[in-house]
Amino acid sequence: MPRGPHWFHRRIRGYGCRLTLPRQRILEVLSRSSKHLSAEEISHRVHQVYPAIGLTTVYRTLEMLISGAMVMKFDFGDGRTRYELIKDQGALISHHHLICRVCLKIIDCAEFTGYERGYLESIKKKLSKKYKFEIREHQTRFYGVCEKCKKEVTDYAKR
Amino acid sequence: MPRGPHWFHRRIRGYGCRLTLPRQRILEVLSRSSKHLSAEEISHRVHQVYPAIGLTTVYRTLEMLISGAMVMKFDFGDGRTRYELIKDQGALISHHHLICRVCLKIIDCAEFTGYERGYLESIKKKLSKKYKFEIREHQTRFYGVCEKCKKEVTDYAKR
DNA sequence: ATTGGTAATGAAAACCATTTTCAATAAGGA
DNA sequence: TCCTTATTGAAAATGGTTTTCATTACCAAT
Ligand SMILES: [Mn+2]
Ligand SMILES: [Mn+2]
Ligand SMILES: [Zn+2]
Ligand SMILES: [Zn+2]
Repeated sequence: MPRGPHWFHRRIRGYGCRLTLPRQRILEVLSRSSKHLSAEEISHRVHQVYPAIGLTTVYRTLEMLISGAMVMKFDFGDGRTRYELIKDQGALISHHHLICRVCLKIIDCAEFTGYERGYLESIKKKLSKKYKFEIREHQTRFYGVCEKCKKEVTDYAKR
Repeated sequence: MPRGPHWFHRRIRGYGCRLTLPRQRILEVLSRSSKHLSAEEISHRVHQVYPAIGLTTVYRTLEMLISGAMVMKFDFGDGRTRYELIKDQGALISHHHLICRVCLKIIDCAEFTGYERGYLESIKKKLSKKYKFEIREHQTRFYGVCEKCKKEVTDYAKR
């Protein structure tokens, strides 16, 4: 997969879509920003460099990027959908998160792919056979309490 | 955990909540129905035996049951939140789904808990240490194509 | 370069699941 | 039975996302 600057240009054209200014700006924001942005956050950031952008266009562009497997969509339960640029193919196949129940912070964790592989292949094989279900991707969510929130609870208990 | 009929009565009272008719009816629907119902589906089913029920009450009751760890809430991306009664404690700690990308059907899979345990304990320990994150529960989603939809695609290709 | 067909855009309105408001009701301790 | 107050249901509000539609601007063909 080509990873140079503006690698997504040819990608978009390859899907038969037009390479417009709004789309370029949105992709730039996605590739530069921290992860798991909402449509409104993306719109706000793009607005600083391209004020004419409409929130509608952000939503539409994101859907196009999703159908082109360039962006993933998540709902972590805070009332807004969140989006993340796919940096490498592996992230599309397996993508995992730590989610803090207190502050709703999301931590990406991609590291355990090595050990994971054997385990998951076995599980997938088992499930595929049992349910005759063709598994394409998977993601695990670990819910709990992040370091900061744990500390705050401790501090509170001390008073 | 007590599992007799109406085991949830004492459970609700135990949380200092009143045991009302709407709440009993909602719990009966949840315990009898198929899984992953939306608020509206629950409201509709309760309505058949208790017509006065309001959708608002369904939402409020579900939130109460969630805070009492009797119900789990999921968002599979079809525009409505889905709810499921927790039948056993294990389901709360680890809960897994097969999700069809074509028809959005959800299949519960709880079976691989035995093998899973060793793998996941190791992963959890690793992640907890690395991110100083206290993991309470986890859930895995396997996305793909279900048996029925696979068949339909094949049939379509044959024509 | 210029042109023309049409995909893409943005403002406004519509949509719709969920939440809030508030007066009426009923659970359950005294 | 009485009384306090948690709970309820209808209606209205909320807010993220989608639809509508007239305008704009890609870009392939000229
Ligand atoms: Mn992520
Ligand atoms: Mn389930
Ligand atoms: Zn936190
Ligand atoms: Zn299917």
